[in-house]
Amino acid sequence: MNEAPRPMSSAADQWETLRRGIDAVVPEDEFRKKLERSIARGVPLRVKYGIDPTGIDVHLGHTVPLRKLRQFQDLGHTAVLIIGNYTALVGDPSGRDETRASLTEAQVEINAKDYLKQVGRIIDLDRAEVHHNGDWFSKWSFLDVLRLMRSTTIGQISAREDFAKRLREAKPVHLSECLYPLMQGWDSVEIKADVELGGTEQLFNLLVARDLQQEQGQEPQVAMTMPILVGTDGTRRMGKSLGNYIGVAESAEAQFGKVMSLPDEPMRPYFTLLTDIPLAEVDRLLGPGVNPRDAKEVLGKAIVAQYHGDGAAEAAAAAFRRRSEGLDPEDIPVVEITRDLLDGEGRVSAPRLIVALGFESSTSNARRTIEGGGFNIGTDRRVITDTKTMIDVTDGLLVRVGKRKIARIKLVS
RNA sequence: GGGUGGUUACCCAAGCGGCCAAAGGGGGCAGACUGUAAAUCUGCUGGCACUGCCUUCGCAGGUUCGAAUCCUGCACCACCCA
Repeated sequence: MNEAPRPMSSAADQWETLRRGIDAVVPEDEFRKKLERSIARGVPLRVKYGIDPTGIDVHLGHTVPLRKLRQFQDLGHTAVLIIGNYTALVGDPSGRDETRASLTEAQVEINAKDYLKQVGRIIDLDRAEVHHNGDWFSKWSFLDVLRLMRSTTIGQISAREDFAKRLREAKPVHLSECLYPLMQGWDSVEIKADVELGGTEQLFNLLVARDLQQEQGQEPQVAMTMPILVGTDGTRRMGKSLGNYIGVAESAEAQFGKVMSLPDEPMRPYFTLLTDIPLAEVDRLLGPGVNPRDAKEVLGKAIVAQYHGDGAAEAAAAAFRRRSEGLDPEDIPVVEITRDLLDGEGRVSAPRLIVALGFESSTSNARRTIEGGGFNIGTDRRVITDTKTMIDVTDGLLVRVGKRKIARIKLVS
């Protein structure tokens, strides 16, 4: 917290770093003025980023603004994280065409703790300010709420694309949701933000703060928006509910595999937004003469290394290569099978074995997998397609289900 | 307060007395193919002691030989009018 501020580089240099991957800075000239003044006076910018603890998985989509925040930190500015434990109770309607399920206070609190732990992988929390917006909102009286609401109109609020769309389609718009942008804006007043980061769809919310700050006699913040990261499907935004995300807490293998499964098109935004690889190098990697697969491997390693270190990233890449060559992984998990599962001759039916190994949730499922040719055993990979086959279970038997599930059996009594 | 529409499997969504374990799509799983766990194609996608049996269509009752489908009540969601 009290670390000596590192000497600041020039405004031009900082701008060069900060503009990478940026979607928009509104208004840009104000930002550059703030930056120059900050450096001239040696007063760090207060850079705000808010997260609502609505779920527990921080994914790469969230890391886009978080990484930007980290860049600000590394340039000597102050990161101010807002944990939106009160805004989460409302639910941010941004970019959604339906109301968010609202959460209970208790859930939100648990999520918030978990969030910070994950965010700490990107942000230097020791040098950051962390606030919960419940710190102020929980003390508010009804009159305070009224005062806040007076600062805008239905017309202004409903100008927002997502609200307008829902109104057009006769879908519900809750009054509480209209409060969301105001609450987020008020957070900026409370912490006297100079800059606020957010995704492009956040622009409306980020600008509401400017009005509120000016009403309170503060210099308005600048909105810096980051592009929305597409998910592993290559088309829709990365999101938990869409199941197309790469979580920062996931294993190195899982992260690497998911990066490799990306279509080719989103590689450039991934490089730009999620790595520090110089843009000239990115151009080379994505240019002619480089196999996109190899470029993707570089990308995967660069991303995984941030969360698991270089060693784990290399290992994940190697394991992936083995798998795509059809080889068994180096570490084959050993699964214990108790003898009483077997019949008098030491055998068990194929579907039951698969369930006992935990590879399928039901024997019906296991049957289907077997019938589809997804089950083979032994070093010779004997494929079994008859669900009635009795498997001779011996110690050390290799069992594979699909491409990714493999186990070496250990017989225990 | 009044009216209308809705609640179906992981999600969306069809079905409106038997041919329904329930169309179609998404997602997922498996197979083929491939630079890839991409794309494409194919199959599967409630459970089990699996040519059969059992449990599912908001909840609880009822009508019927037979209900996801009809009736009654309840709960929840939404829209419209006030």
